[in-house]
Amino acid sequence: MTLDAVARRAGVSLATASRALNGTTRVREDLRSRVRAAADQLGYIPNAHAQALASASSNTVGLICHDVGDPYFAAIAAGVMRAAAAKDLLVMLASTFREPAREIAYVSTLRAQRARAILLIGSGFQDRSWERALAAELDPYVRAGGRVAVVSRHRSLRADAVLPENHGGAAALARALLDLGHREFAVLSGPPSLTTVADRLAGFQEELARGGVELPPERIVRGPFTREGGYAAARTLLARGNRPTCVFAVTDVMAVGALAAFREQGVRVPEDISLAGFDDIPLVRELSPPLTTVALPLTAMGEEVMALALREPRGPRSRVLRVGGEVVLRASVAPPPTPPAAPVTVPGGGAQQLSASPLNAGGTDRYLGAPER
Amino acid sequence: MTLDAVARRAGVSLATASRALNGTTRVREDLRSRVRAAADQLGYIPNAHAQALASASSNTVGLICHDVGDPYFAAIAAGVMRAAAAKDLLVMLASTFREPAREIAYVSTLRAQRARAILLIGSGFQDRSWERALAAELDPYVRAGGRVAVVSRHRSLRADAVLPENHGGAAALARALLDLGHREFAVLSGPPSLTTVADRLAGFQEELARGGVELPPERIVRGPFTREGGYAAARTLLARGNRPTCVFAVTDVMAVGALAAFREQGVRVPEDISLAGFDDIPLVRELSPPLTTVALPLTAMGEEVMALALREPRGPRSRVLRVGGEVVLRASVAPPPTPPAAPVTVPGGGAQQLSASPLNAGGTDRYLGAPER
DNA sequence: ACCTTATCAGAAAGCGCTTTCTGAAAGCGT
DNA sequence: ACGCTTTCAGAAAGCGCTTTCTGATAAGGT
Repeated sequence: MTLDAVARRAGVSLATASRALNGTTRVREDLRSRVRAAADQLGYIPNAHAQALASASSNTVGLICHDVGDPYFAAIAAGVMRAAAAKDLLVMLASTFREPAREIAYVSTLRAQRARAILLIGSGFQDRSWERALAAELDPYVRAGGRVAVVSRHRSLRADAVLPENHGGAAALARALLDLGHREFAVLSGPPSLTTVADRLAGFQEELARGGVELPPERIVRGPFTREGGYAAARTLLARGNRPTCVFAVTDVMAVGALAAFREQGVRVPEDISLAGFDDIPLVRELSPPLTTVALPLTAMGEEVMALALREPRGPRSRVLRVGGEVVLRASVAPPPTPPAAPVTVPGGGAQQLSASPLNAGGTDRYLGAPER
Repeated sequence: MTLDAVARRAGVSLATASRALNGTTRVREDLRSRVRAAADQLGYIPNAHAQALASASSNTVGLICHDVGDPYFAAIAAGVMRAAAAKDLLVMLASTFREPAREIAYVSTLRAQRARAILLIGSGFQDRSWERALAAELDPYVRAGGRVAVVSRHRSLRADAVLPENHGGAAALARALLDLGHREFAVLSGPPSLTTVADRLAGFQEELARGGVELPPERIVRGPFTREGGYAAARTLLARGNRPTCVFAVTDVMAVGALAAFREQGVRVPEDISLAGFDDIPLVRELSPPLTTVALPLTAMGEEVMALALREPRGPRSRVLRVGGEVVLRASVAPPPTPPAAPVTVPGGGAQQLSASPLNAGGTDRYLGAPER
């Protein structure tokens, strides 16, 4: 069914039919309803490709993330979907499976689709050459009027951005853990190629240093950003001996894997080791034990990034929205099994008195404000 | 940059440029490379809309689900994405937020986009009029050559389908729980409008009846398919008094909510009440306690539904792939606190001896085969 | 009554491609 | 050397719309 058929049936011209259906110009009411009726009877469905071609615009946006199956991305995607639905936009979803090359290929595909906006969700890559290649692909798109907005990714991409307080959040977490009395830390870290990893690790490490605590290299174990990555990293850590009293997994998903590894090895959390994550993805509150983490408003971030992308007029410079970074203390952390001889006071926050382990077994979360910076 | 510009730069005709880039026909090698070079230099990106319009075909598929943020859908979507990436298809994602009207509107949108296939993920609605409206929208699409494939939805839609063993899985679960000695059950059920709910509830209830156990209506509490729905349903159940010894939540997500409600009310799982779910979404294995559930291969289901949609040639009749339904016993279920006076043997399976509560605290899952049917 | 201005329908020109159709050139058999 | 087929490039006709441009008609001003 083409618009031409509808027009003929309604006894009007093609142009009038188009105008009647789209409401771009005034059309006499009787003609409009005749066109509507004809379209209904014929079950007319416009051809979006023809529309896009003729009008040189589309109602689609592209969403590129590393893995929709990951709860972190799923939660953000949900926010994007909600915002898109409100604006009558169709979302084209791309999953890169964490391969930079795929990411660039998808940008190209979305450019071909003439997407109104391209949303990049998830950490950028440390490798500058990938980021440069990505920027090169994005640049002509932006110059041609395309909008780009990102979550958790900034280097070398000048685009509107929603940025989690990775550095500050990790620092606040470190301070909270120091305040509990921990001195022996380990970090289950993600791929060194991701900026998010670098930021969280740096924030954590710097705050430890400020508290006079060192994080030896052998206490930093790397692994992919998955449950299995966390599991393997935790196993590696345990195998190395010289156990820390507190482990920070740079994402909740990794923390979940670590929790499984600990359970399997008979290491009790938090009695033997305290464990903390980052992101506050759904469900970690219900873990065994509930996971201490740094909360990010994931769904809201999705809505925000869509809003940034759609913002008119285009600002001269890119807008950055910083979010989250709030520490949520739950039962997975407790004071270390053997407290240090002398409690050390770290700058900026006195030693806090917290309930005995397991912390907050009752189920109520304790929130710590994000650091001012 | 248009193809025309590329052709001119390469000193060939428009037609030759098109053929050189798409490889549809033999083109002399020197011309082909000249065209390629010109395209590269100009940073040519084809216009997918023009391509789709001219060739009357596109490389997109539509994926309609109730909520990408829900781990159940996210896991299936991940499978779809993987399969789509392998076939070089772009996925347009639609989230209905569980409103039937939205679902129909999205089908219409995807038709306008000339999607190669439309994938519907998630339960259908009991309300026949919605299903009829949906079928009416889908029908001309299929007649026009579109492909439709579904997960978990069948009534009145003749389409290829991946169907979870809702009925059989719930029955197998019921039997396992009966075998543990439970006689007092409750079900946290979803919206009565969803077929998935009806199937799981029926399977569970029928198997209970076969074991001589009745499920009184006041022990069936309805709520939305969300964590909050499960939470509220569990609260309602507890408020009614006359506590069961075992609760079946028709989805894992609801079970998670129930778990939170129980914890909050000081009801211990599994010591006071056993709890089981359905789906085996990621993370429920790590809950406190790990959740007994009926496992579904979610990601594989996503890959399968895509494969069904792409299958050539179109079979004369729709193909149905039944999956899952395997009971996974974890620590959230245990024998009832006060065992019945006389152990009752249910047909088809003797009373099983299972370890004392909490069951499988060690962390190893026990799998029960799906029933033969 | 006449000219100007506003309103709205129709004709037609694309949007950027694919693909059929046409024709030139080359290869081959006899 | 001739006509045959085969190979491959170019011309041109759309694909189904939107949108400018044009023109007809009605309304309003003097």
